[in-house]
Amino acid sequence: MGPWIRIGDFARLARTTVRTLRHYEDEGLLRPALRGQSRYRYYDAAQLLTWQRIVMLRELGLSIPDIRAVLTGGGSTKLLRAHREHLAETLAQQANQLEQMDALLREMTDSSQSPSPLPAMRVRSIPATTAYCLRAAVPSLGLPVMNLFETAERKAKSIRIDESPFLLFHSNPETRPAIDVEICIPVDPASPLPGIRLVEGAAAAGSLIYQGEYSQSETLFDRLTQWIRATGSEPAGPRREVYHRFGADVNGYELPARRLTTEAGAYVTELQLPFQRSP
Amino acid sequence: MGPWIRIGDFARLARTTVRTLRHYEDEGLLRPALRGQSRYRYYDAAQLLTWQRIVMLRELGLSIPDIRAVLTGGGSTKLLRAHREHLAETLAQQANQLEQMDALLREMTDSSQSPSPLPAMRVRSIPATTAYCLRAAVPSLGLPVMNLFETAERKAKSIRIDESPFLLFHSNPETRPAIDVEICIPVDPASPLPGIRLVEGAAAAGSLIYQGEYSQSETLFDRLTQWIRATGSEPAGPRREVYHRFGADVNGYELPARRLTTEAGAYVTELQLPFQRSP
DNA sequence: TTGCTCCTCACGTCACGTGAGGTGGC
DNA sequence: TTGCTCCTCACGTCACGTGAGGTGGC
Repeated sequence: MGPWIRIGDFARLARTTVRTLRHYEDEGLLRPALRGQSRYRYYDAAQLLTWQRIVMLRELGLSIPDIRAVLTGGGSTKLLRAHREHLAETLAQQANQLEQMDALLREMTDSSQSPSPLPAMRVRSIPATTAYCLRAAVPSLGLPVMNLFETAERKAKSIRIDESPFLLFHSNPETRPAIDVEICIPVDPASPLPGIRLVEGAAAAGSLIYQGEYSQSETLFDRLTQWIRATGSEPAGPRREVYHRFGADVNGYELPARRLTTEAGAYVTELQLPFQRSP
Repeated sequence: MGPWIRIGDFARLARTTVRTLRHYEDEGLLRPALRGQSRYRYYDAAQLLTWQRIVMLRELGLSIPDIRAVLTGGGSTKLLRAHREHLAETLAQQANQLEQMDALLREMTDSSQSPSPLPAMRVRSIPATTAYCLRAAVPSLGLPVMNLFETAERKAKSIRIDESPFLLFHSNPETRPAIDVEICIPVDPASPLPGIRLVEGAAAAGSLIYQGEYSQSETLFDRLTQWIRATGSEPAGPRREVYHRFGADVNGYELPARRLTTEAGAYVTELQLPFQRSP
């Protein structure tokens, strides 16, 4: 055969770099047709066919081991089909990223403040949690809820685990103007105790963490709702308020948890709002 | 402040790993609120706010330096907007990859052979080339084209560069049944010579390399055309045949090029078909 | 013979994962 | 006091890019 093509010329023909050709040789993808006594690599024009196949597969996003497998795999489409699914998945994720980015830019542009503070809304999943729960209709969110927490923490004391307690807002028109809430104290799922239940999670929820007094919750929940609607989704499932750092300013509140403060300005609270794609 | 949260607990709260928290400290993204005489890192629940912002930006695909810039950037959206464009670009590329992958799988499934050989069709761009060109209507693709090549190579000899010569098929109904072809010999663009012109490139073209006699071209061009149509595009611009390794089996053919063979079975030819999205 | 191309290491990339080997806090 | 958690290196990842320093072919 021949005449032989030196690596530089072959690289120009193939519109790639010398380094890449050497790398693919190391990886066993494209061995030069001739390596004689001199250590020079000599290629053959027919190797452009193999080269073309390699580039095609690389442009489809396959890794080098996968390309090797496909080239020597005798026409099986199994690996290619698996990779197709992978591509479809990442494509959907990318589309989501773009949507989130647009929502963020809208938030920052629409904000009345300038320069607007960077919001911290994001999408997360919520795992299911085993918790000691107390559900009740309360007239307001202040002291009555505090009392429920106190009771619940005391009951769950022996099997409590170090996760943040939270509050579920069950929207229940029948109890209005009272508010239908459920206090949840995470506990060890292995220890049975009356009042324990598995609180279901959510595949996707808007999440927002803020610092300070609870009076902000109302406004922030509204912004969270708007933000979710703006990305083409609808709230689905009860709102949650998760207390990452909270107060012990009621007399007699026996708190086993370790993240406490006495100043309301230091509270750290997470708002969560499960959602689903709008139909 | 306090009470202090140790790195393991903070990692669980933030649903991340200890390693990631240490890494972000190294990168200056999230410094522990306290590092005293002991080398332990102690965090503060309020740092969940910063953490939330970091995760949000990371989930949008920003690099660590970019996240740092956005966090300290005082609410400027410039970097975010730039990244948005980047996301949109890669999204379009991914969509293309998926389309190509589906086309490939169709090809392999529809193929009459089994196991089907891996085709080597792919999309590439064609750069513009300065070439010495000879256009003519020929009755057939055999000897007349050979003669044209011989003439052209001789004329371009002094300024020829080491790139593959090619043939353009201008579809011209007026010349039928003759074929309107143009022979192109790549030359140094700096050297003027009558007959030289800039042959325009193509942003996107289907490309297929094959080995052997030219009689295969017809069939392969058809497959290339089908493949392009199947991905929702239409041929746009003249077909090309690029001769990477070719013959010198006509007497008197003076060939300056270095990639020659005497066996037709060793010819290496690339078919190119520019295309555009169907309207 | 002069250059130009070629050669072989070997480090760098990016955001962490994963040990190795050791010490301090509840 | 025993463990459990914490600590600091430091290598590995993936597909090459980019020198460094040196030798052989037209």
